[in-house]
Amino acid sequence: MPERPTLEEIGRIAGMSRSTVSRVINGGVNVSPATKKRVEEVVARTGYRPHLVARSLVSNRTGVIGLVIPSDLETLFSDPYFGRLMLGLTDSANRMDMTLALFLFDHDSNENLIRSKVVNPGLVDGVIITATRIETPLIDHLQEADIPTVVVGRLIDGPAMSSVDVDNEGGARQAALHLARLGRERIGFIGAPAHTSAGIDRHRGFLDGLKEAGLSLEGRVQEGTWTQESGRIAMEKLLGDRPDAVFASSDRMAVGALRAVHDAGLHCPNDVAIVGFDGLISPDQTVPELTTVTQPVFQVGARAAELLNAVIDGTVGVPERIIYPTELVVRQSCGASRLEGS
Amino acid sequence: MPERPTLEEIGRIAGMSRSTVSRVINGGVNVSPATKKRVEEVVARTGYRPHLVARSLVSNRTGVIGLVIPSDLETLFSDPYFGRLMLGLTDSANRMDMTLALFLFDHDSNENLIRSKVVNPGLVDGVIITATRIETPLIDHLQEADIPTVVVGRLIDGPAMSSVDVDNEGGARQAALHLARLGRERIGFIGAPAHTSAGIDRHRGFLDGLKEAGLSLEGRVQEGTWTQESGRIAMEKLLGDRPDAVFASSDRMAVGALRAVHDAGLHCPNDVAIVGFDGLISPDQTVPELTTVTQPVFQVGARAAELLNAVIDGTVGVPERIIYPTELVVRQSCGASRLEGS
DNA sequence: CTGAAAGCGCTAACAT
DNA sequence: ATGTTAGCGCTTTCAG
Repeated sequence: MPERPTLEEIGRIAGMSRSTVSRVINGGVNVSPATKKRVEEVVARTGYRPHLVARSLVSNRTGVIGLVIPSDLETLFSDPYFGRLMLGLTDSANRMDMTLALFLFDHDSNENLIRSKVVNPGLVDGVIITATRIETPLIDHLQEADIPTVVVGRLIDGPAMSSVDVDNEGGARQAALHLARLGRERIGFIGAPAHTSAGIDRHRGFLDGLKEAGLSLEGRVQEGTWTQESGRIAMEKLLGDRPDAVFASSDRMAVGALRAVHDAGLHCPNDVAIVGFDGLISPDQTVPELTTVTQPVFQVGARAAELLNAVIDGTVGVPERIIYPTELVVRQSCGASRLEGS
Repeated sequence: MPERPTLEEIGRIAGMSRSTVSRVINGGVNVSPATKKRVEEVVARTGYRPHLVARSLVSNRTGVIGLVIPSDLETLFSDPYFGRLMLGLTDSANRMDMTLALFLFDHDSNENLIRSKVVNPGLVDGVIITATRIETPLIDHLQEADIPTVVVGRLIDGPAMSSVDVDNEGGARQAALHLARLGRERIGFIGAPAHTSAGIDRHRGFLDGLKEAGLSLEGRVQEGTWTQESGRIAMEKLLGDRPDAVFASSDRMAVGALRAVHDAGLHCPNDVAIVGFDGLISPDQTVPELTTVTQPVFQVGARAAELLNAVIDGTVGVPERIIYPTELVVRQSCGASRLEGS
């Protein structure tokens, strides 16, 4: 097996010092075209590649960003959300020539282990952490260790940090207004976990919209756990109150709600309209097609990586907060038979 | 912000050379209990953590393993498979104190970029690559660069490499035998892409089982793309041949098939029985509950990471091939109303 | 049991 | 424009 050549050797072969070779590798400023060409030739011939670790040692940059997801691992990937997020992240990371390291852990798992890896300087240049749950200790450690961090979502409390989020509140508000405009009056709500920022914000937004329309929930409230099954159960309970419309804080829960409606012998949207949130499942997955509030998850991921890069570079000093718009996509489950403005 | 202490400083504070401190950090052999204690105290007080990059430079180990998934990114995470795999990988990686780096790319994406990152020595100690598609160039490069590699699945052709796989063939064979035993005679097949090892092996296994039962496909064959929609379309075509049972090479395609059966006004399992493969969707997601061949994806991931570690350590010299069993789980969609042996 | 010294491969002043 | 030198923080002989 061919031993990997070092800068020194390339220099020897090309008949010059390693510094010159280094200059060529790194942009080739202050080098004569002749030597530059010579070096490039040798590099090509030998298949030389810079040793990233050695480079990191002096540059203090590894080119690795960590993605930290504190979550219930069992259900993590049953939600298409994280997949889309990762896609956006890797896409962006690739473009910036960075690589993504994955740190998944649930509450129980040895947090020290993760911490030692994530916080331990040297491995990652920065961290993107999802606000799926409030891991204050980890956040604090990141802050203490002065590790560039970007939050996807929003820290409910805790230090100010740069973040990328979507307009959960606005989206949920739209949903409420839409339902009200369609003449629904006994509207119910299936919430996402209240320990997540998305859960809180969607709840607040929906209440706001309702109030704006002169309506209120009157106790028609349930909390789910993002899963389809939890949505079904929540809807079952809600059905006792004879709602004519229900907003579920995620599409998966909405699908469960759809199921409950069907199982109860009722019809959606005739008996009860349903609106979801996320826009990550394709319309033809459900009958009727689901009206939902879409959020640009891929873009959030991509932007988070870019923002983190800026934080690492020091381009962004003070915490910056980026919010992507959400959009109500009207399909069949809300019972809007004709076209509707948002 | 507190500057990170180095070994040298710890030594200075503790009143000894950095070598001694280093010894304590790395297991503490050949050090007097007294100094060991002294060092540990200073380390605890200062919050010293070894600089991973510096350590890597001399140890030639980064503790990072790469997960390479060449796939159609749009549909990547719509399949629960990869999520489960990652969970197994990270679980195992955490246990071995390694971290997982993610390299996703579809065919079009700049392969050079990935290659430069994956193959470029120094960043990753080894690579786990999924055989979702045959990326011969990448495989060759890995081989050339002498990078420890473990394949999840099986290389259809290409060099011999350590791999972890499941018994796709055996599982599909079981499915065929089961269907035959239930008295089904006009059996159809929905295949997974023929450029994947799972697609090929499940096909072969199913044919074997059929032959063993004295049956054959007689042209009742379609190929899907793993997706639900492709399964639905495949089933629609198959329905023209009036099959009384169909095996779909993945659960998602089976769900699509279920849908097609329903849309055609037929009943599953009365008119046509359906068996899937994967066992990754929960039974209550479909009506009727899906009979399927389950594979232990989490374990595959976990084992792959362990195997890779062994390859990196040199414990495993010659390519090792590990195969996990699959298991037929009988539920409703195959029409076995009473308990059945496998 | 401990310290001194060398060096991993690279970059970045500082000379020339 | 190019070479020389000095580290980055750590591990690891090699002496003592």
